[in-house]
Amino acid sequence: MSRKPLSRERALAAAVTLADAEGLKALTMRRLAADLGVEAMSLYYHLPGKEGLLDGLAETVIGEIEAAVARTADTGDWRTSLRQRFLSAREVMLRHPWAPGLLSSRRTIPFGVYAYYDAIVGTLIAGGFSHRVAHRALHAFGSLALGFAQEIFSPAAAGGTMDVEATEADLPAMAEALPHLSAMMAAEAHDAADPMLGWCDSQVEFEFTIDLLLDGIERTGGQG
Amino acid sequence: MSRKPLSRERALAAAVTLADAEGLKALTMRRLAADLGVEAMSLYYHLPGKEGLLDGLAETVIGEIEAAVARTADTGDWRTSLRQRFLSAREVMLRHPWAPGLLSSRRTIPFGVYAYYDAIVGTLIAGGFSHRVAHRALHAFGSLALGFAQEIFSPAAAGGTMDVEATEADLPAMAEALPHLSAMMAAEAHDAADPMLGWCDSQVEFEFTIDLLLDGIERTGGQG
DNA sequence: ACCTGAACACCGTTCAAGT
DNA sequence: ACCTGAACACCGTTCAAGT
Repeated sequence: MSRKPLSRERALAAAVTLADAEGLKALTMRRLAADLGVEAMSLYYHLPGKEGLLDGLAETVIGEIEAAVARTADTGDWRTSLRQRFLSAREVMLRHPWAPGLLSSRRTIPFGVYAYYDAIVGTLIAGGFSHRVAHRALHAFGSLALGFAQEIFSPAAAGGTMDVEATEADLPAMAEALPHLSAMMAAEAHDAADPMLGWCDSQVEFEFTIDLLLDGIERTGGQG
Repeated sequence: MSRKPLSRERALAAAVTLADAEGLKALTMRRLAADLGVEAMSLYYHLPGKEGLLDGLAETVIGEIEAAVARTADTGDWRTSLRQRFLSAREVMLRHPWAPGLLSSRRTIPFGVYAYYDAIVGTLIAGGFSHRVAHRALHAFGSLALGFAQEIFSPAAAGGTMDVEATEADLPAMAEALPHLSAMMAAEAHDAADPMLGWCDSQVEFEFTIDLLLDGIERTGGQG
């Protein structure tokens, strides 16, 4: 089957493929090895255990983001530059729904993440902002800079498949107990198939939040 | 040892205690049972498996937040009302560092979360905002409404203990590779013991981001 | 250098059995 | 009604052994 010898790169690529197809929970050492046509223990020769595998996965994702950012044109404007960057990151996250959960769970931050935020600070400083504003901005951006919003209402990213049967079942009861939320959803009439707030994390809302934050940073007055 | 009979409530309380003390990873069915002076299988009589336990834990945390919010005085002003709410939630999250990770990982949203966001929408509507603005505001707030920011730079919440030895080891090399981040940290001189951005998620930054968002929502003009 | 088999210490969970 | 013991199907991982 697999003529090419096993390697860290081949293992990580297979891990990405597996996670894309079946989620992070399906990514076990034994299963990954099986996908590679090899025994589980062989992986330990190329990777320092499961945690090392996950760290490598995180680095791989950050690398994809950097590559996506590099493909965009540099406008020289800090605002559109950051906006493009965040949207590029988001595209990568949409390709890998497991990535937000993975990045949030890592207790040692991949170096690429530092480099990524370093570039953001560089953009802000070049735009005329103070280090203080840049610092606050980083915190305000949070994970939005990496292309994903909070996952509270988007269970799909949590790992497994997205199941809402239980939620859908008692929607009528919910509507009664949650008057404001129901009224809001009715007024928005977002998407008839949408149970409550699920899957609202669309491009529109992402860009709205980005612009809200960029507006706020701009108004901080650190520029000029 | 334990005279009182086992119950869902007692199991959940013990689970919170265990998670507070040793993190979410230490919370296994067998370990929780041992802490309760009971056999692992006994838990299944009171809880529908591990997932059910975690769902119960999530509900417990939301309940704590609701209780904290209920203890605050209602000012009638939508802005300070939301601000107080978010800060109350944050206090609960600080008591339970594992809670953000738990809430993010749940694929079925606890009902209390819906109720919580329903109250937020109610506050916004009473403040004169449109349903559209309220909807966008919910997305913009994200998990900040539940008292926690993105965990990218705060590994402590990920589950285990916070270890940064590896990161601290090559700080000099990092400083060279990350000029803007280094300059920023030097300028901020946040805390000498702070390695890079870790543990920056202080009260100051949390409130800064909240105010940035509230400012943005206010300026949207949905009020009046 | 690279891969493997058997074994170990853990998981969550089922199921029949105890009281 | 409530709890248990033994057993099963999984994990990640060590370690000595193969080629």
